[in-house]
Amino acid sequence: MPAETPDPRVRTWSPVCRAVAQLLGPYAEVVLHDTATDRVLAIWNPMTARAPGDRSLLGELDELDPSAPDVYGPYEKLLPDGRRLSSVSAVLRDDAGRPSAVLCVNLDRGPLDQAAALLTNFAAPTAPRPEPLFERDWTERINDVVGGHVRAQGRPLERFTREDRLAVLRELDAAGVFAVRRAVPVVAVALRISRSTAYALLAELKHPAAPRKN
Amino acid sequence: MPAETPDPRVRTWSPVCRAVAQLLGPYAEVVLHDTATDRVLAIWNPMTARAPGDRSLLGELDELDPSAPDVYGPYEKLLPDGRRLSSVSAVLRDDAGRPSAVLCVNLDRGPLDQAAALLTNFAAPTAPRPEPLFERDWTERINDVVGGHVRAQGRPLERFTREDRLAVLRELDAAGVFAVRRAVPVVAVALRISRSTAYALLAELKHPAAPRKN
DNA sequence: CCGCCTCTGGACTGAGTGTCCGAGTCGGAC
DNA sequence: GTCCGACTCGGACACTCAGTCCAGAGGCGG
Repeated sequence: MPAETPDPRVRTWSPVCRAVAQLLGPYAEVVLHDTATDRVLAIWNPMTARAPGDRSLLGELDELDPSAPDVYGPYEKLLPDGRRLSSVSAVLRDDAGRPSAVLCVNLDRGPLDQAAALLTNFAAPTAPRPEPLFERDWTERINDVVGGHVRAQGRPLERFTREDRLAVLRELDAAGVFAVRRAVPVVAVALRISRSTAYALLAELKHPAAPRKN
Repeated sequence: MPAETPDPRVRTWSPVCRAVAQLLGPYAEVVLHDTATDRVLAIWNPMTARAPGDRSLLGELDELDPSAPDVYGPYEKLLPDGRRLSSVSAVLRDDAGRPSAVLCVNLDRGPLDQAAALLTNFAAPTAPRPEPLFERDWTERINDVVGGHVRAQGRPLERFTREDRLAVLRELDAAGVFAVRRAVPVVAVALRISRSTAYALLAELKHPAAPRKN
């Protein structure tokens, strides 16, 4: 993973590159090439010793030809150590539509005895989910959360500040409560605020840029 | 492959999407989501019936938080027909650095798992689903329940009888799924029936006295 | 071919969601 | 006390969504 690369193209494309590199685990390398200088812009999961700044040596795809396709491959590549790769390349264009970089994904097809390990590796971990979501007695969870804040603040509901209420709503939202039908009015009642205010606060949660609307 | 999409984001990202879709062959689908409207912008190699314009249902990867990572996953997803997917998501940003879209790559692990099992040559009745323990979001619960019935009936979804579907809906209802907003259409799609039919069957669940309404 | 049954897409209505605004409240500054 | 800014409130509104209903399109056994 490149450290500090001020090149805007790297900034633009790196999320995709990282995503692909991550999906394919340790068996694929993702390379961003600078077409103009024919050098490596950035590289993820390098399988070879290449580093940013090295020559790209991708003379074959003539991205000069405007009629040429944007996506090449998959084609086979060979590594000095004998490993076989499946590769695809894509011509990436800037807003003006001119080629600005070339993306190459090199997937190690690997010897068969490695295949099992490779494949089972895909079956791995299943990292934590972005969201837990879904609760059956969401009504109780509301009371639970609200009650917790009342106790934590040592204030009765009527004396809650705007920030207190925001905090409660933030927590309820994180708990996925608002994915449930008719939840907002219920929450409003529980918080002893009007439906309007509830929506106003929720809007502020989502767009902190515009704190004041009302 | 989308036909005429004037959206500039699709133009920008489609080469990468096509490259990835092509690399991973028929077993991966690539989806571009519009974060603002929570809808599908474009899709390559669709494994589900989704099309541009459909709701994305990606539960708020909070693109508000600047400290949030740009790349999520790989995490596990379930399809109604029981296939298991490895997925990664990447937040794509415009030149100003603001999130403009989300890229999801969904890789069908089935063939890979199969190959792995074959290669390792060990029986292992395919690991009887490690987790009824975790609380997953309702979308997956739907797929989970539907997939379970498919396996139990030994019939593909298209050959389900009215009673089969009623049973699925009964179970989903008992699980409280229909308390979630917009859940019915999602269930209908998962069950491969129309929205109308879904409601008709649900009505029958609630009023068995009036079996025929339609 | 003919009922019988079920599913389907479309139309339609009411319910629920989210936004906006004018008006009222509160507390602090003057 | 009066003014003012920050906040909340209820009501109005537009829009999406939830359910219902129906006419028509099959599937299927007689």
